Amino acid sequence: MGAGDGDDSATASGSTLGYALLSLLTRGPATGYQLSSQVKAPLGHFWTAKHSQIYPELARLAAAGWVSAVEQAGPGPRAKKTYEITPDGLAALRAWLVVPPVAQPRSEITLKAYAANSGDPAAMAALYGQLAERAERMLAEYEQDAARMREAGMDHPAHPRFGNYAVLLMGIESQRTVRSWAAWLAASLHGGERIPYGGPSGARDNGY
Amino acid sequence: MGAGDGDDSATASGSTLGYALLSLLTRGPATGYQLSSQVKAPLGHFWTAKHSQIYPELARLAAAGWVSAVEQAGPGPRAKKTYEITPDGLAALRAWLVVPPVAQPRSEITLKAYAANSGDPAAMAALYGQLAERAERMLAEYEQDAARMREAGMDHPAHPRFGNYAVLLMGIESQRTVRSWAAWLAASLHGGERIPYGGPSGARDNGY
DNA sequence: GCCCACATGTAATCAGTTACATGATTCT
DNA sequence: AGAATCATGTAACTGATTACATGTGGGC
Repeated sequence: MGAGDGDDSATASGSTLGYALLSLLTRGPATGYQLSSQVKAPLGHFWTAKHSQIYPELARLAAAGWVSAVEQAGPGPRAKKTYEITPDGLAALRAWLVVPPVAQPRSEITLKAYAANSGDPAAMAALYGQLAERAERMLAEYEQDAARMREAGMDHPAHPRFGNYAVLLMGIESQRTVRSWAAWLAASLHGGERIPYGGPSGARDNGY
Repeated sequence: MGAGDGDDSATASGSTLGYALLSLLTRGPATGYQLSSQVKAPLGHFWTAKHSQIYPELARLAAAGWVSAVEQAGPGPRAKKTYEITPDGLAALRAWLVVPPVAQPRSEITLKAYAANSGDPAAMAALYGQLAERAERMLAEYEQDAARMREAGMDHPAHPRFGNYAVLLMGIESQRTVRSWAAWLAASLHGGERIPYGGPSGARDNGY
């Protein structure tokens, strides 16, 4: 089954990666190589893929008629292909968008916290201290990106890249959460005493 | 390869699922069936697995000497096995705990937000309104769980189930974030106008 | 000359889900 | 009598990562 067997008008429910690529292609035509770098920021904060997964998926999308490809003689042994979303692809994307997602997130840092008191308290405190610092750095970076986006008017829902801004806002909130939660956990494990969790708001005054 | 080839003292780096099961077994001995239900709350908010993945993984952990099994004649055609973590297993878990995690989260709701302005604004607003409501309900549930845990003293770092509390706190913060972000997105898409994001705390009015 | 960015693919493996398969005990 | 819970496994498939493979053009 899948694609390429002559029948392209079926229900053909694609993979999540396929829809992610279609979403990227609504920003304009791109090569597989460009998509694999565009999948870095801000989309990559919440969805990533390697080129080895992207190229076969683009071939499936093309076989389903959801993207069209034009070949140019590019560098290297093979032809460079620029992909564009088709009306069928856009329709499929629109149908997928309104299906409520059910997938549950997986978080390794939270999993490690579950086993926190099996580890050495000092080492665990150091680990979560580092994670809080990393979140702090990423937060600063994201805030700058967000400020640039607001200057470009991307915080308006009608802007064609409003989605970039929405994703970045989620990234900012997620990093804020990690920063305060990891700091609370580090302090708790370090002191060995009960510390009430204050939430991300208390740490919010070192703002922008 | 992996386990079962006679050599059990090697570095034998396990899978993330293996460490998740070891973490659960630090709470006490359990059968595969019990583990597959314990992997629901609170751990399941951030890590899940089906029984079809758990049983083979337990066999690998046993082959590596990280867990030991005792068989009792249980219901059904096969023997019921109760697993217990071994000193080797605990040492492996401790080593894994202090390795900084790098895996990036995948979030389908954020991915859909990236393509928000390819969808019908009213339908997208309705979707994110529903997601905000779901987050609200889960938040209320988690808050009750957290209150019960505090009554049981599980908010003290020395409590053997302090990890349960830490994971639940992260769950609460995550739901809070989703609630406010999804509500902001729904309102933005519905009104079609720029709305400053206020953040998850109601006590804040300094928009961007 | 060497490294990097551009550019595309395949093969092998690992992780995870869905479906198949069996059967005892307890509750309604 | 039927459904739910307890209990354990395998097979087929999909999703994702790591490693293999190739080759050009530009900057240092």
